[in-house]
Amino acid sequence: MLSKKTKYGLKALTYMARKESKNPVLISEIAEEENISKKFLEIILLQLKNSGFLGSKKGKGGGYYLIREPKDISVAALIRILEGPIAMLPCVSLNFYEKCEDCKDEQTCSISILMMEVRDSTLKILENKTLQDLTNTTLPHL
Amino acid sequence: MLSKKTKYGLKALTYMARKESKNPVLISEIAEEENISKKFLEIILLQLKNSGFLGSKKGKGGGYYLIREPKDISVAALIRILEGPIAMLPCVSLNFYEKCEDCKDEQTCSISILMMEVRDSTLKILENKTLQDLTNTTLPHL
DNA sequence: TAAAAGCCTATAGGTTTACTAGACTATTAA
DNA sequence: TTAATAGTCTAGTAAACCTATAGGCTTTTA
Repeated sequence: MLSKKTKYGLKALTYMARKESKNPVLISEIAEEENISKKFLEIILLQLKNSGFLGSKKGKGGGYYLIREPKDISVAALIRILEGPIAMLPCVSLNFYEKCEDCKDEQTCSISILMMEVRDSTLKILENKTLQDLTNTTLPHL
Repeated sequence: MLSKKTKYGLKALTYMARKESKNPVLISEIAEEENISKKFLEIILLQLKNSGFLGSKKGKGGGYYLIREPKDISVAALIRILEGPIAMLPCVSLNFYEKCEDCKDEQTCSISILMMEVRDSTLKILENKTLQDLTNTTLPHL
């Protein structure tokens, strides 16, 4: 399951991507529109800024803005920043791999082989879906 | 990510399914062979028993045994018992649905639509994979 | 009847989640 | 120049969840 942090992050970015203008968007505006605790959203947007997805402007007329084009930001990348691994087990994670301590042989562990299959099918979707796609209300079926 | 509980549960059941005979298997045997804390495994196997997957026999010569045929137990069913929802968001879970509190309209929420897609592709794999399949060291590619 | 083996209750440290409070700093419009 | 605005940083926290561990109880069978 995704944490609320990740869900809120995706919602906030989608909200920003939907805006026509590139003017900075207020945290408080996003928080209100998307029903997210403002203080919690602060933490999330700050993390996205430190990860290179958002820029910010302080003072009056300030706010957060997208640095990259929505079509160049995959949902998988966002989930990895906000949530961490996408795989169901650390021993099959591509970006957050950890050795399986109890396993005798990871190469022949049928569970990890299965979880690789799940990982690949999930990634196939999430790597190819961008923030641009999320701005549309209805998604085209593959 | 799957919890260790789920991973251990799958490992233990796979171990049992691999046994030729239908004689009860000792918790301590599974714990030792699969490198799982015995006390933790007790809790897990008890839960699987209460869910109707395992039977048990007390006393000398006792242990746990599979009630159903390995080919009739899907991995998805086991994960739902041990872990809970398979979907990435409560609002797209088939078996553990919860309303999205912050969402204005779940029907047109692009994030939930995306997560439905992920859910379906994951379920396609997990529903069709059984304990029988896990007893093989190498899985056939779809 | 004693050993074996599962069953039950309780506990406990650690981590994560989902926030909240409050002060600080930078920016800009008036 | 200053007041208002808006992001930034530090801290803390209650509750839930995870991953066990301890110890005694009950049932069964050799």
